[in-house]
Amino acid sequence: MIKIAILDDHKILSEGLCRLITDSGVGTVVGMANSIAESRQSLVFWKPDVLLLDVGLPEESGLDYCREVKENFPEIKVLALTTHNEYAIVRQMLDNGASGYLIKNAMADEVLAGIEAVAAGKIFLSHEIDLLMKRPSKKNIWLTDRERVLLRLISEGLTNGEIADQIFLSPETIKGYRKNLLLKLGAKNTAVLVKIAIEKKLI
Amino acid sequence: MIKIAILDDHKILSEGLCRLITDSGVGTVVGMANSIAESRQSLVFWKPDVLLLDVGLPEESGLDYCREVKENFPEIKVLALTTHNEYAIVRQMLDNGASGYLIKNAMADEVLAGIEAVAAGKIFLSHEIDLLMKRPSKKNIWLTDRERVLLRLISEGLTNGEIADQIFLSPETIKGYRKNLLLKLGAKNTAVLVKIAIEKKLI
DNA sequence: CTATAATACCCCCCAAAGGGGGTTTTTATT
DNA sequence: AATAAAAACCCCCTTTGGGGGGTATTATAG
Repeated sequence: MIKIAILDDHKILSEGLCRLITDSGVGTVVGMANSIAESRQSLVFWKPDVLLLDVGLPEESGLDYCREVKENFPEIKVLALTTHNEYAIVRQMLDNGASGYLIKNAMADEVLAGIEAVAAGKIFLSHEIDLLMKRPSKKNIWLTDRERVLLRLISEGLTNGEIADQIFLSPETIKGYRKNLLLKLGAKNTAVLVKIAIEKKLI
Repeated sequence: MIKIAILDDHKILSEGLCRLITDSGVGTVVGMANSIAESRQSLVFWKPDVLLLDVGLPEESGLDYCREVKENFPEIKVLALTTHNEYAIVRQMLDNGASGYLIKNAMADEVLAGIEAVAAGKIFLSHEIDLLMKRPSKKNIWLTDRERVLLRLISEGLTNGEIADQIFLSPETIKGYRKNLLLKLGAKNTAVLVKIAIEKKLI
């Protein structure tokens, strides 16, 4: 019997999930949490095989929590459950040790299949996500660490000079990065750059 | 017996909701749709008393669909069900004829209470939302129609000149609006303006 | 050992944005 | 009829951004 824990702030959804899993007989739900703090306290006691983790949690990033869980409990398989179907998010999630990625508009049977697959040590991706990851598209933007930092600072409204002061680089360098970001994301100017950055969950 | 229809693209959630409603005995689920298109076809036959409507649908805006439903079937009470707890969204939803607004992290009993309340002709807001609407805060930004149009065009990267051409106004006028938007939203420059606009769901 | 990518840097030039100050007209609302 | 809010408009001046070029120094993977 697969032991499953659920971490999602949408109580309606987690309750639905719980019923679904229980009714299907695929596994048993050993715990449910509505926040990362709650999960952090209880996970040791629950000892689940699989953790269903919502990436879009409000307070803290589910992304970071995934890494945390894998560091402390490498044996727990993390199955991401989320609304986002953006390349950058999926990529980061898998890099952080997740075993699978389900989008919330998946059908019930896909959820169950996902749980069984990751419990068996496999990697499982929702069909839609699988396509997204396999198709090497220009839309699958991937930035370097530096670029991501710059993007964040730009989106916070800092000017080249201010950014330069903050990370101890020349304003000219910042300018160079800015130009490169515009090019990479195909943005006409800063306004669109910020919009795309948020849409693609790059910041 | 209250007849309920559900429109939400998150199948897991709608299934959970359906079970919840059925089990509670509050009402009967007469139909479920995953997309606006689907709902548009079936709503006439379902004739629900209450429509649970996800505002955050991918293709079309749930906001617009709410108005559409109220125009065609004024007797159907629309109960918005969503992740957003932004003033602007709630405000628009109520303006478009919704009878209530539930956030997805509400507890199960709040959902049932909401359904019963709107079916009885009352206005129902999740506790959190109720507080948000009552507290007249500087954070509850409300823009004029013109300002919202300008904000959208700015976020699409158009310059003052380009906007002027597109909506047949003087570039100086656009400049004035831009300055005013920066002031209203407390943004230092266009980058932050776009970020705030997206965060507060103003565009 | 040698590509390739990432990082950091520089110049010129002009267009666009942002800060400061205004005015007028139209359209609701009292 | 009076008021207020929205909409449209204008000028001056400075800072910042964006287009076009370019180079040097690390890493790191093949």
